[in-house]
Amino acid sequence: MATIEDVAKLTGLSRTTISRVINDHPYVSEEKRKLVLEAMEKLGYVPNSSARSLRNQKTSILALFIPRITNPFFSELVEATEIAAGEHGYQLIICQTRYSPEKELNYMNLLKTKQVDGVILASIQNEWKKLKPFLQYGPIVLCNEFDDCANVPTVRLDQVYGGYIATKHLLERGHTKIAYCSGGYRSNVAKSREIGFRKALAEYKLTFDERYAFRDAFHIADGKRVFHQMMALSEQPTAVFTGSDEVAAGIISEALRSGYRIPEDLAVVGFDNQAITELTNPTITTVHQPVKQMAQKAVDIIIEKIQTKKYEGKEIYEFPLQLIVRASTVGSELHESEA
Amino acid sequence: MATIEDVAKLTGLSRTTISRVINDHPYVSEEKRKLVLEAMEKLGYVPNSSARSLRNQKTSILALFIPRITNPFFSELVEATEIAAGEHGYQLIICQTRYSPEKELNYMNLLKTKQVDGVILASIQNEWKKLKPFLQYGPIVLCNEFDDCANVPTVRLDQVYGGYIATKHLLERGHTKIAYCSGGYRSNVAKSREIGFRKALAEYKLTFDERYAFRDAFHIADGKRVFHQMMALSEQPTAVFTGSDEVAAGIISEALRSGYRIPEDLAVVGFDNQAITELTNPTITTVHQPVKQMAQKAVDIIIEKIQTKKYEGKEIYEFPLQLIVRASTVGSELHESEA
DNA sequence: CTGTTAGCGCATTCAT
DNA sequence: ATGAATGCGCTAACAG
Repeated sequence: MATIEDVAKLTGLSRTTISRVINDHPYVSEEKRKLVLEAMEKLGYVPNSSARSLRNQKTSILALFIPRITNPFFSELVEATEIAAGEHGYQLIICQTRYSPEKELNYMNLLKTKQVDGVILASIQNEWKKLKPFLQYGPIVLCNEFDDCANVPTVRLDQVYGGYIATKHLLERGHTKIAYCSGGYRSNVAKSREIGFRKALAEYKLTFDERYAFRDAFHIADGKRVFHQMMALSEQPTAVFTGSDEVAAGIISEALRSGYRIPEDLAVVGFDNQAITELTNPTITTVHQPVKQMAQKAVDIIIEKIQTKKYEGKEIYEFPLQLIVRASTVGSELHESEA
Repeated sequence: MATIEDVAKLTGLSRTTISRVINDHPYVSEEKRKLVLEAMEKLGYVPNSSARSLRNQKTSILALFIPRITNPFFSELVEATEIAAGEHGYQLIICQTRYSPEKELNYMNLLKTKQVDGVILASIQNEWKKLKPFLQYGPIVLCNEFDDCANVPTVRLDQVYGGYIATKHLLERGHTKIAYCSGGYRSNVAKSREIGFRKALAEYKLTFDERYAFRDAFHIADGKRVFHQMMALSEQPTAVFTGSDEVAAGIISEALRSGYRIPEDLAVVGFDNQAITELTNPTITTVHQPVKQMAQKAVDIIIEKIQTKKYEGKEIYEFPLQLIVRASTVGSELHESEA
């Protein structure tokens, strides 16, 4: 493995000069620059990343924390984040916390040991006070998930509004018995949606009914289970708000299998606008989340923080959500997207 | 940021001794070991990763190459690989080639610059001769995708068998006009499945009909398009083999929308056994791929190669595939899994 | 069992 | 415009 020293010897120049051309410094004559470039090519020389990292105190690697990547929402987030990071010359390390506070804390050591230059948290498993101490080692940016206590940049979506427009849509279609279905008690994303859900109910003089609340639904199987739980109630809901398209799809699948009609017997609204919303029959009304924009912004910000070395300070960047009306709420009538 | 030197000073010991306790060396008295541990705790000391990487010529990072992570098959592969890597104390860098040979080659420099200890290729965008030179910098293991020319360990699935059993299933149900639908001309995975497909046809004295072949189907939208292309043929196929559940779902979705019955008018078999196969109506007959086992094996092998520093040499590890029969091929009759 | 010394590969003073 | 010297933080001979 050729080192900078080898290039220096071959060209008869000093390591300093080689380093200068590697880093595009000025004050290197065009003549010698060419000479060096040729020698590097000839030797197949490439700077050693570890050495540069040590010397520059910088790895050009970001860590992205997610619960699990097989959740399509997070897949999309990872895809967009990886691309955005790449555009800035950064690599991306994936950290699947699998909803475990311990795993999350453990991964945070990547920042402490300087294996990464910054951390993007797309989900949060610990109280902020447990995470905060790591701020002394590098920037942390919240993306998607958020925490009111956190004094760091936060890129998020207006989840209150998301819960609101989805619920209002159901209310406008005449539903009064609307079930609420979400994933994660700890998640502020879920809590915000519930606030929007309640706000919409309140506007229609309806109160939140705890019997209609299911806060442990993450996957398709959970949706299937929740469907049966709902139908076992004395007063069955006629509509259900869900926190993910997967859960919505699970509910719909099981409902159809049980002989229910969607949306006539049960209207369903999902969240995320995943590909499956156009595959199921009926297609699924959902809320679109601008994941790519969010990811791009989070990367831009964390790279700025890395450069300025100013890690603390709350900044909120919020992107809007959009209701996408499909057949799971409006049957065969004409349906259109609403803002 | 505390360094090893700080710990040495605080304890009055040498850096060597500190290093010894960090690395669990023998020959450190229990007394001093305690002393050091306390000092490290007090200073919040943690070894600097870059320095260790430089000194040890080892980063404890692996790179995983995939086309794009939003393909559920690759999401699952990433999930399993990240977990397996973590169990060995390795981090995982995601490299999305997006089907671009240039991007792939560019990411390969991670190996050359020693930013990663090894590369797992789950997809291949270049001829092996372009990739092979990187072997001098570290191990490359093929996982899922493969290349007959490649003289490196390969962990793969028996795709010929996969294509065979799926097709045979359709033949056994009386179909003779079976369309073939896959993604990727370059992919040996796709080519192998086609071999299996042809083999099954041959056993039934049928010949492969190029008019029924669609080799550019990756996503849901492609499935929708292919459905219409098939139905525009003078002699419409009565069954279709697809290379992914997403494509199968796209075909089914569009078929139902066009008033076709599945499987009566068109039997469809998918590939991957993704979650959507149980969501659509009808559910999708598919081929299960043991992704977790494959990922686990690939990680085990690459770590062994990193340790032994022997990178060249072909070794093939092959896992079996399994047909999962569902409603998209057998209608409402009793269906069961076959081996 | 412990310390001294050297060096991994690079970028940056500070000279000239 | 170029080079010599220094050190980023750590581990591994080699002594003792």
